[in-house]
Amino acid sequence: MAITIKDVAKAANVSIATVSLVMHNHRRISKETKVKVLEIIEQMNYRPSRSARGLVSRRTGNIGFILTNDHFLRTEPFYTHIFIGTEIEARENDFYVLLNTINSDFNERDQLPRFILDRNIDGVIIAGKVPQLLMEKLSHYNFPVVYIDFIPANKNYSTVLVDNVMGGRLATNHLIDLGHKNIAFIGGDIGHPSISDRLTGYMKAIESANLPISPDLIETSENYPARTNGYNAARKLLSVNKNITAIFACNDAMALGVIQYLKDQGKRVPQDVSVMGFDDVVSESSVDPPLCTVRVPTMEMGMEAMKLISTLLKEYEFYPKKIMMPVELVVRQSTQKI
Amino acid sequence: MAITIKDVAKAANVSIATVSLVMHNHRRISKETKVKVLEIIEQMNYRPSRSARGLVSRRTGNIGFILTNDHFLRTEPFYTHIFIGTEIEARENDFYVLLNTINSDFNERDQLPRFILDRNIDGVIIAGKVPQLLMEKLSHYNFPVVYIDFIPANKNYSTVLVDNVMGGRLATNHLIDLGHKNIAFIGGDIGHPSISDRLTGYMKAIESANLPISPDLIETSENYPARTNGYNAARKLLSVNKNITAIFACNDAMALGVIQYLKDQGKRVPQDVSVMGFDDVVSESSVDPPLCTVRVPTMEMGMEAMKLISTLLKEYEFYPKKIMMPVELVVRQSTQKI
DNA sequence: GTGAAAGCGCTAACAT
DNA sequence: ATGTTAGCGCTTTCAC
Repeated sequence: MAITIKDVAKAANVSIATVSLVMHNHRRISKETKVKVLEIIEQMNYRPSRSARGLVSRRTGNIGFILTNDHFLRTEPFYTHIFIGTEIEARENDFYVLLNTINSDFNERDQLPRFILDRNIDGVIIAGKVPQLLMEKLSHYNFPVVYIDFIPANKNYSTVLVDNVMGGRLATNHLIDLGHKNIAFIGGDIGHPSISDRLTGYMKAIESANLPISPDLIETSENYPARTNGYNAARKLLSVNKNITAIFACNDAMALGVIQYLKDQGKRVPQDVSVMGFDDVVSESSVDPPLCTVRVPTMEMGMEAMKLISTLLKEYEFYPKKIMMPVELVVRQSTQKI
Repeated sequence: MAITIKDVAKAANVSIATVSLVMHNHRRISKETKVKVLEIIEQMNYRPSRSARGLVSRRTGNIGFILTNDHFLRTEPFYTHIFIGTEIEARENDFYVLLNTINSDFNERDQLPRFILDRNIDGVIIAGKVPQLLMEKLSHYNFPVVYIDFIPANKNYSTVLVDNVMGGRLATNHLIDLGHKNIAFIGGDIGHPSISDRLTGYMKAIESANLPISPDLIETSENYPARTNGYNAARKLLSVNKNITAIFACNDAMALGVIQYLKDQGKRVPQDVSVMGFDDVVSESSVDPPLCTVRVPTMEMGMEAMKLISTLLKEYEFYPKKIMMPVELVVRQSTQKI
């Protein structure tokens, strides 16, 4: 049998009300009793029951985390890191995180995540792109929602975003600084804001350096930014334009495909062509050469989202906030001076 | 304000006790009232409060899931799949899963997972190898524990295991069936039961086929089964033994390293050397050629573990059970007839 | 500054 | 077969 507030009260010779007030740091409690009670709590290793608390406070102390299953299960640990970030921050705020994946083709017949129906959460964090329908259904419930790496159509939400434009600039400027003039951009799923922002960053950097923005340097016809698509994009691009000395791929997966294609063509990376990725989700040892990329602070994004929702919940601040997370250039051996 | 049992009782013109009994499928309830009450529950979309239930039943309805952070964060989604499996099965059993990663060097100063200290779970699932100390500390609490893919020193636990010996046989027999005579085994961290079992399966298959078991066909000196170690192991092996026509790596990561080494040596896979992996965690498109391997039913393992713990909890069956999960040969293009 | 007591939503023993 | 009620552990109002 676990220790209850009664046991603590008895041991401390006070009422259970006093114990409760001490735990909530109430100011009307004298210093002495406070110290005494806290000591006993520590000593008896007392932990309040979440069920009892939840019952009276109408709070579960849980936060729901929703993403699509293909996001969660994809090889690169992008969303896994975000999830861990929420978990770590949850510890500080005394929340628990419940994860629920949904189908990426979420439709009318699909149930909302169980924790919504059960009302077993106080708020929701949604990571990555999710179907419009989910958001609509969700809006019938009154839970605060924070989005990560996704801008919902209805902008009236708090979000944690990546500064993709800045990342695109950083990557491109790095190649420019290395002396490259013919710098290509390879993208997939260019309709996705994150990807098009990276292209924007690329273009801004190219313009700032007074280099030409040429259509035969930009290949964005692939519909998904995966490895094989990177391979194909590189083939399309390089069979047309022979002058390219540097390629900025919109993410690491595509960059791997690009490197593969170059190798298959007998070209050396970075001696013949420099290659940059984006996201920093490829472990250093798994590519040769180690991939130069832009780091996205995934874990920190999860943490920020949890902080946000925690504030929303504790301070009843329901107006939306946007947090833009900075990115960072990670120089590795897949790029070099021309 | 959410619907409560009172609202349902009032609407159905019965007492709250009756509603409760209906929900628990008690036999002393007449068919008519049962139907009526269920209808109203459906209609009002009533969901019982977990907090209230938990308070009286002394059950939280949560299951804790523990693994080390390097397991969770590693690139291959092995443990991610297992986790999802527990989540999916949890839905059937009306549990929620709380994830908590721990440091792989968990020591005296580290806290146990928060859900243990908080007593916010009814049972624990542990996946993969965890430090001995964690298990010891955990044993002071009276939670039922189920292990996945790990055999704790104290065998008195329920576990869900992979039939690695069978997998080793399947892989090796596949190569034998293709006509190979000089089949090598590459392993890392050979002290780990999963890995040594795969070697055992290899040896059994080789013996059964009346082929010789030769030390210059077996390379297990690497201390970790990762890609670069596979590369190195292949180098050691092939620089000594030139006759090898097939290599069975103890997992997919090492197999990737092996393929890399062979390519770097100008050998073709599978024309010159056939390569097999184990685990099936490498997405088909990310290797050339697609890797022939042994599939481990990761998601199903998570599901089985959750079923196990659910049974433990609901039927008070506390004697340990072992579940051995079958594996499956996955033929792809990295192997061929000699 | 501290205590008594009501009540959160539910289960289960007991009453009818 | 159904209803009444005590009580699970806690927060919070109100009294002292």
